[in-house]
Amino acid sequence: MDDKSEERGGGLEPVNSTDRRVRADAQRNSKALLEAAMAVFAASGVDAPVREIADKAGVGVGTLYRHFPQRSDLIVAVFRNEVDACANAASAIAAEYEPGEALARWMQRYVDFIAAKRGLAAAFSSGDPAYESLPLYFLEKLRPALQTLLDAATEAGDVRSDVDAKELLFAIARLCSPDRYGGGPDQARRMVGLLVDGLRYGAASVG
Amino acid sequence: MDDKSEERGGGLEPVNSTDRRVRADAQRNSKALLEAAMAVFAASGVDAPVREIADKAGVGVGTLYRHFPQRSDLIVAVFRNEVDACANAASAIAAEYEPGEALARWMQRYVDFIAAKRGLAAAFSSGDPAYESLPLYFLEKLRPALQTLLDAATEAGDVRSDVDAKELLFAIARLCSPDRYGGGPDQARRMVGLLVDGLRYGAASVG
DNA sequence: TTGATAAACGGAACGATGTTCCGTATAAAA
DNA sequence: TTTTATACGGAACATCGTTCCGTTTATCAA
Repeated sequence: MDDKSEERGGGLEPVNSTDRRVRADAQRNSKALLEAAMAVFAASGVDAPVREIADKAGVGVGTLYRHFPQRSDLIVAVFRNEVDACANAASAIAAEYEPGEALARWMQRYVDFIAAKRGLAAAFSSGDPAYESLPLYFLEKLRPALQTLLDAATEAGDVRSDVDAKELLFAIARLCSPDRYGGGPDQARRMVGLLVDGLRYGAASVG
Repeated sequence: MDDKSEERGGGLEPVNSTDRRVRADAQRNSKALLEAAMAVFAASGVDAPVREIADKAGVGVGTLYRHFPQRSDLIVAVFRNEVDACANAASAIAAEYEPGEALARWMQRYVDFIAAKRGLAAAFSSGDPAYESLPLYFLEKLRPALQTLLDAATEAGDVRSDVDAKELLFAIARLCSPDRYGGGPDQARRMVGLLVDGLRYGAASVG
C-alpha cells in the first residue's frame, strides 16, 4: 500500500509524511512545552503570556510556535490532555475500589477537573471557533468512562439504574459553576456528594 | 455644614468636590463615549479596541481614559446602563399593556438583553475583580422590576403566584446560555415562551 | 566516521493592543 | 477680558501574539 517505504521493521517511532523520523529534540520540546503550559495555566490562568511558557520549557518562542501555531492550540492541547487524564483515571480507580466507592471517588476527581478548568469554560463559550471541537471531545471521552463506572455500580446494586451518564456530567458541571455568588469550591464538593448519596439511596428500593 | 459654599441656589448642575461646575464638554464627551461604546460593543463584541470607541465618539484616547480609567470601567458602565434600560422598560410596558401581556412582553425584552450580553457573561465569571459588583447590581435592579410585573399579573389572575422573581431571572438566563450546542437564539425565545405559558396555565386552577 | 541535508531552533522584529504622559486648548469664574 | 482649573488630543510606552530568518543540529547515506 505504501509506495516507498518498508524500511524500519518495528513501527514504534513516529515518522514524517516523507520518510525521516521526527527528530528527538522536537519530541522532547513538544512534551516540555505541554507540561510547562499545564503548570503555567494552573498557576497564572489561561491568559498567561506565551513567552512565560516558552521560558519555563527552556525553548524560544519560535519553537513554541512551531509546535503550536496558535496560542489556542496550546490551550486545546492542555485541555485534551487533562480530559484524557480524567477519563483514564476511571479504569485505575475501578481497579482499586469496589464499584460504588469507585464511582464516588471518580466523581470527586471529575469535580476537581471541572473546578480547575473554570477559566477555560469561559473561553469555550466565547464563540472562538478554535475551541469548537472541545465540547464534543469532552463528551466522547468522559461519557464512556462514567458509563462504565455506572454500569458496574448498578450491577453491584450500589446505585440506581435510571441515571444517564451525559446528564450526570452536565449536572455536575453546572453544580460547579460559580453562578451563585458565595460558596467556594467546597460547596461543589458537598453538592456532588449529595448527588452520589442520592444515587445510592435509589438503589435501596431495588435491593 | 459645608464650610465654603452656598452659592448656586438650584443644585441641578453636577458639581465637583471643590466648587466648580463640571465642564459642559466633559459631560458631552462622557455621554458620547458611553453611546459609542454601546454601539461598538454591540457591533464588534466586548473585545473591540478602545481606539475604535474613541474614534466613534470623536475624541482622543486620552479623553476616553480620563472618563473611564480602565477598559473594564467602560464595559461596566455600558452594562449598568443597559440593565437600567431593561429595568425601566418594565414600567413603560406595564403602562401600555394589561398585566399578563406586560409580563410576557417584558420577559422577551429581558431575553434580548441576556442574549446580547452573552459576551459579557463570559468576562464576568472570569474572576476579574473589576466585574465583581455587576451581578449584585443586576439583581437589585431587575428583581424589583420583575416582581412588580409578577404581582400585577398575579393580582389580575393572569398567572400563578408561587414563582420567585429571582429564580425566574436566573432560569431564563440559563435557558439562554449556549450549553446545548445546537439551537440558536430562537430556541431561547421558544423556551421562555413555554415558561410564560406555564405561568399562565397555573393560574387556571386559581380561577 | 563523515559530510550532506532537511528539520528544528532561538530570539529579534513586527503589528496591534491597553495605558500613560504632557503640552495645548478651553470652559468657567473673577 | 484675564485668569486658572479642567479637559483635550494624540504621540509615546509596555506588553502581548505572531512572523521571519539566519543559525544550529539530528538524522541519513556513503
